[in-house]
Amino acid sequence: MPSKTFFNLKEEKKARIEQALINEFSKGTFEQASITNIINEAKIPRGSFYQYFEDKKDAVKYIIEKFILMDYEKIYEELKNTNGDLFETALKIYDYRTNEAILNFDIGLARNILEELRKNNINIFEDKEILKNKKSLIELINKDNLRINTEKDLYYCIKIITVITRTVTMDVFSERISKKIGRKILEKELEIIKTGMKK
Amino acid sequence: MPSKTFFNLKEEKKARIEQALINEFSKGTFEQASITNIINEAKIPRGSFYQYFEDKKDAVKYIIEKFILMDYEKIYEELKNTNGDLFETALKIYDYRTNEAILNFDIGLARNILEELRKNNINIFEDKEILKNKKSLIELINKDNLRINTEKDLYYCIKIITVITRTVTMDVFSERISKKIGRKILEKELEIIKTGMKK
DNA sequence: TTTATAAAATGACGAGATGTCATAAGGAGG
DNA sequence: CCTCCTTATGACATCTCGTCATTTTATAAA
Repeated sequence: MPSKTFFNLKEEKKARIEQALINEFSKGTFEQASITNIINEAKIPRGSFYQYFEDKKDAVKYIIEKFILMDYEKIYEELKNTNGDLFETALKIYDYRTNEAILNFDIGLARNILEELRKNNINIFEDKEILKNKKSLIELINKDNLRINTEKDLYYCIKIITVITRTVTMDVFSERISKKIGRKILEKELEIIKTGMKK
Repeated sequence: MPSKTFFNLKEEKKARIEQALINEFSKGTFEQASITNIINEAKIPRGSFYQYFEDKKDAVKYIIEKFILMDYEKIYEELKNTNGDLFETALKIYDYRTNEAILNFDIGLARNILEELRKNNINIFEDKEILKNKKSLIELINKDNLRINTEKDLYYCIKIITVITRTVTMDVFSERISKKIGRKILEKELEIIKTGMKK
């Protein structure tokens, strides 16, 4: 977590640093991001960076958590909107990530964030660390008595849909496929797991 | 690809370098792997490394491709053994990766290899680059007239099963879950996508 | 055997990265 | 004006990677 000093900073300076982080982390992978570039762009001395953040990971995590929370809020909102339809929700989340989300976060950063989510197996349905004072989605689903449209074990269904949706989204972010193609693939895949593969 | 010079090396020296690569790439992520460590362990000068390999990526790719080919051969073998049963095959591949495969490749390397596969979206069912003179699995399935046990679009079925199986395997390799738990999860997930999620 | 040519080996070096630390500068309160 | 606590600062040690001019070894020719 960033230091108290960082949070005490004047808004303007804090914003400058955040923007520099976003820009640098959008350019490439986490490993490629250069602290030197960040401090140059933010116009802060090297020592200050290390007074604000433990290291690069700490800095980047600060940005990432914002995205994760946005994603989390969106998923829950969509689950309610669709009356607990996991498949509709997955498509809505795909649309959200590939359209709205990248209005707030550069596509490069969005890609790296999803990458980080996957790498650390951060599951927004259960991750306590990131969601701290939030409930897990399954807890919320139970609390709100949403009737999810499956008779199978909800935990595994969510796990499967999550990984499928994330994989397609990553393919789009990595520019291996277009947004349009990605959506078609996702629709197709969701249809298959909805009705089952077996003859 | 490694240089001609590398392939001309005496077996003993080549083996020493390969082992150093495997050891170093097993310790952490690709980015963490240090060329300095590799050349120290292999007891070759820095300049030689760069005479053999373009860069770290080139060196590591050389090792990775062996694993990919092993994996590929195994998948096709199992598809034939099970008479085209995608679900049985997925479980067999899981067993193979978590048992036999890591007899040949340290678990750390196996993890990084799978990671690399995913990151670059290397799909052994279609990747031409890696498989060069091999046919894609779908081509082989058609050639051998294997009757796959699904009525849905084979391409998407394979894609789904691949990503599910890989995800669970990665969780095991990353020691987030045990081999035993991983298998139970995979069984459960395969059962769900086999029969479908919908009521 | 000697010479000429090509292939391989070598490690010092430039450029650039991260993280540390001793010191300087601000600001609030007495 | 002095004191104490917080914040700012950039030079530095230490580690990378990738290059390259030079030396060594191997091969072929004379």
